[in-house]
Amino acid sequence: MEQQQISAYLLKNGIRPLQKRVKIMSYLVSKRNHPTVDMIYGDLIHEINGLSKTTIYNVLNLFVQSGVALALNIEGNEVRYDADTSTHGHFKCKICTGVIDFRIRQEELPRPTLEGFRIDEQHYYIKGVCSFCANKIEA
Amino acid sequence: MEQQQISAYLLKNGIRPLQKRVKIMSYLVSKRNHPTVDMIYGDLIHEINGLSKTTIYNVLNLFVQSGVALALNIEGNEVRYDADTSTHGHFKCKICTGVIDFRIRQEELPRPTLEGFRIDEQHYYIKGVCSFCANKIEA
DNA sequence: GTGTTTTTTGTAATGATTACAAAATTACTA
DNA sequence: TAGTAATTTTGTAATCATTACAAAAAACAC
Repeated sequence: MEQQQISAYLLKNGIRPLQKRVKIMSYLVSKRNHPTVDMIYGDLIHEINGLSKTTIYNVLNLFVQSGVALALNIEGNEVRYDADTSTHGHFKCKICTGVIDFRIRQEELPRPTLEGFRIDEQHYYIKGVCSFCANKIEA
Repeated sequence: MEQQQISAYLLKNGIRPLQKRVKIMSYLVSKRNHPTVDMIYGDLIHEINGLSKTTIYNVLNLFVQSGVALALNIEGNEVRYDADTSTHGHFKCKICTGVIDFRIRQEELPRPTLEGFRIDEQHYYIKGVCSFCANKIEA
């Protein structure tokens, strides 16, 4: 996605498309690696002059509140961010620590009987060992 | 569950049933309120003489490693603990911050096609507003 | 009981996140 | 286009949860 499209997308969701916001969203969308704040900072510090980690926190919090990003809480000591807000699950490998998406359709997720409850977000994640790391262990 | 049963349960899972461990597990099992470390500490400090918060961290980490408790990561800034290790989902209310269980059968959870992956844990949680808080908002 | 191992404790260290006020940027208007 | 007001970013300091670590206490073995 180009910067123009990202700007329009942010604007449509009530976010003024300022330079750093666009770059951060652009990073999330192109990388799709469910980064932590530190990963984003480490990568973008070279690209954006005078970027502060506080800004990344500010912008990501804004993104989550505005619904253009999800905060993933898989491990207690790290929050990861995902610009894909459609229904999907996450797998976290205990060995390489990477997080990957897996497709699930909305209808596949069990709909518990929660009478009178308002459901805002559904999260489904799996922990284990990915195939790449599993092969390395065997070998 | 009585202390005797808890002791036997811990022992069966390779955990020496020391006094404080039994009391902490007993608390988890009887309350079923998915407490944070602070909640446990606040409640048990009156009951157990000279209890340290570090001990609670130690014991809970041991419980999770031994498989007699789950660490729930629903919100990025808090870890909650659950002595119910069977398959079930969690609902967190944004208003009252409470976490409640909902029943789901293992077979209901979608099984994504993750060829060669080893699955250790499956987590499904929902965020929203519980019926009690929803009623209060309406009124 | 005495000595050894394990557990608990308490303080200090760490690491992620937020608060806050100053500086910089952006938007608005004449 | 310059000046002004509002918003955003920055950087440091504060906060909060969690872990490290060594000493004290408890549990265990003989």
